[in-house]
Amino acid sequence: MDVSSILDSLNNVQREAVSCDKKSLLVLAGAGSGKTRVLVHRIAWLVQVQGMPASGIMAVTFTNKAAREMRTRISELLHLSPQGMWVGTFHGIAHRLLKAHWHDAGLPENFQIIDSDDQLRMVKRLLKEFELDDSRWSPKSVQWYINGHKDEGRRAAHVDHHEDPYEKTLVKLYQAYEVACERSGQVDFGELLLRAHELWLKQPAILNHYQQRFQHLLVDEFQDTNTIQYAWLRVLAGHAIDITVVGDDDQSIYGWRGAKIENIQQFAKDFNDTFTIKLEQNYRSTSMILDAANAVIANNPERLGKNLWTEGALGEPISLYAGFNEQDEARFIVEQIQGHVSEDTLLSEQAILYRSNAQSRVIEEELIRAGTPYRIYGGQRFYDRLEIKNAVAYLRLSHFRDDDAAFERVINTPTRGMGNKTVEMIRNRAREQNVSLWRASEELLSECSLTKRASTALAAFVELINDCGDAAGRLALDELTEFVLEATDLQAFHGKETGERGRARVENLQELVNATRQFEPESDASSALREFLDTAALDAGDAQADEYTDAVQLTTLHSAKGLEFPVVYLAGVEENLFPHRMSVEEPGRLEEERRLCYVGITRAMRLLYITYAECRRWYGQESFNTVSRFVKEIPAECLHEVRVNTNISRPVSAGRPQFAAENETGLALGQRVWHSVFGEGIVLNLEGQGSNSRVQVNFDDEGSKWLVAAYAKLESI
DNA sequence: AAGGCAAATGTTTTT
DNA sequence: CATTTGCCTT
Repeated sequence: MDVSSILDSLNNVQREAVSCDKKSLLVLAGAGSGKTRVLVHRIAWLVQVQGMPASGIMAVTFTNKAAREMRTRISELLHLSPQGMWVGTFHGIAHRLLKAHWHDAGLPENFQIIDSDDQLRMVKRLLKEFELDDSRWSPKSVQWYINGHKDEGRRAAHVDHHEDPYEKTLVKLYQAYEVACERSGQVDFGELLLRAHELWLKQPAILNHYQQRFQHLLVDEFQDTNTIQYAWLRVLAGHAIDITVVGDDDQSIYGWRGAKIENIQQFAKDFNDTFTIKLEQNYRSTSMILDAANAVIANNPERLGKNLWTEGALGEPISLYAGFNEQDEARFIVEQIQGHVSEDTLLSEQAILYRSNAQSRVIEEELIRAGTPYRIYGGQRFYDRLEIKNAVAYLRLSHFRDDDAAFERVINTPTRGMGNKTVEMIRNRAREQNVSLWRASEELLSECSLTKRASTALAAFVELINDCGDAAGRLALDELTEFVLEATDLQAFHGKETGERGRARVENLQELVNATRQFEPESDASSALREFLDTAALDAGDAQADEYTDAVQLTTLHSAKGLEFPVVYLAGVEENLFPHRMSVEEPGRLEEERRLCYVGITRAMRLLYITYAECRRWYGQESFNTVSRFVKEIPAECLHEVRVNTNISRPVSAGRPQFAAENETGLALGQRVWHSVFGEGIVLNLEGQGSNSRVQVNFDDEGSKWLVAAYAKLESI
């Protein structure tokens, strides 16, 4: 067996990790140390050198994106598709298990996954049912409470409320929520994990089956596992299955969501024959950047301890800029970006990272003013959009009538002349008879117990869904989607929404049709709908389109984890914002903020800028902040303070800006144009390709509008 | 059932 | 400050 292709490209420590033959391996992989590489090569090692069947391997990640990347890289390295191998997210794998063993897991065969939106609706309904004042019992906090316990692996029956009346009510709500989910066959994200864990505990035969099947488990981003995920892994691995976990305690930034950094330390105690390997050689950043990162993170107590180093260049010191306000800060960043562009750095090689989403606004405005294209990474996800959820809900109902969450969502969307009280009647009936909302509707209709108007409307709805269901039987997935959009009037409904938003919604719906067209079912076309719905439930459908246009990347520090950029700007690095004021008090949270800072610094390959604003308008209030304590933790020799007044204010681009994006419409950002109806204006944004391409113009007299480039007949001035 | 208005609310978000 | 929400009005 030629192992050279597996080991050649690795350093000594990586090789050791890849070929380690201990039962339990913990790889502490620093930022940029090649952890995915180690994971993928280890799988190749197990299969090609140790002769393990691919079906004996399970690789678990947190995001669908990571799972996809791993699958791609495995097939590239092994020169074959990872057939039989289980590569997926915790939730995806749990879902797969529950689908296969629904009966043993105590679920109905057609159980439905609900997202946090559906979950919130359900909580709101329960609050109303219990007649609780939702100012004292905010739906969000109840949802938070429920999910928090699920993350810890606790059902309502296990929660200790300490006889505290407030908490007693919360437990009561949690219990009612469990009952409601149970009755309607709905499963939230936390429930997937909880059930999968219970499946192991309650069905030893099934557990045994998988313990026979799998010979090696691999877990990515191990520092992000929560209690229930860890417990699930531990039971599955038992004493039989070998396990490799890869993580970095210094990059644990999801503690507030239940992730338990302690799981890394716990690993050595709970698993047999453990061995730890530290990957500390960094292939990403200059040593200047690494020195800064190391110095900052060194302030955290209770680290497992790691020091990143590189054989690469020393690099430039980090530039620190103090803006006098957030506009000035943004202006500085945009200026630097353009400066780098003229020195042959692409826009897409530069990223602006910030602590909270609200910061992006000012930066965006400045980028627009300078005519610099940008792309926001993360943020609103495709399948989270209202219009997409509505469309998907119709698809779900046409596939499976008893999907109550979908029913709730679209029963009156678009409005069809049914008041709240009709819907309430349906709910009551469903609860009394212990049937789905759909069944309840049918019963009410056949009994003629509704008013004329309500029953006509409800009958029309039932017929509509049945029509869609028929269509599902005879049409391809994309044709079905088009049919549904048309028949339900959704497209028109969303198109009617005010101005620009309506247009964007219609466009997204078209994008959904596209997505269904491109969707490739794993088995055959007949299960395409079912498979697509599963994907939509568990995969947020990460960004598509305009990945081709060269644009500055904007993202929160959290979403930046795992990414890298030649030039990075950390914006708003000031006290109260970063570390966030909410985080300084609670124990342990400041450390997490510091890790977030470490994540931010280590995203940079070549150049790093840190900026802050001495004065910032925040929620309408002016606030004066000092530079973040984290900056003070960076050694002085790594920092270079950029003087004020180096920025000469440039004239606002008249004519063609230097760094404008252009597409085939021949229009460029910042360009002045003329429209036969709206008059003169300036191009703010460009979107889409070909006949779909749209352009946002801020007209001098009419304000900002989105226009379809093909029809707008814009003339440049 | 839609539009208008006041009030609430505002870290981070893998699934 | 600015956006979203819910309540109230027609």
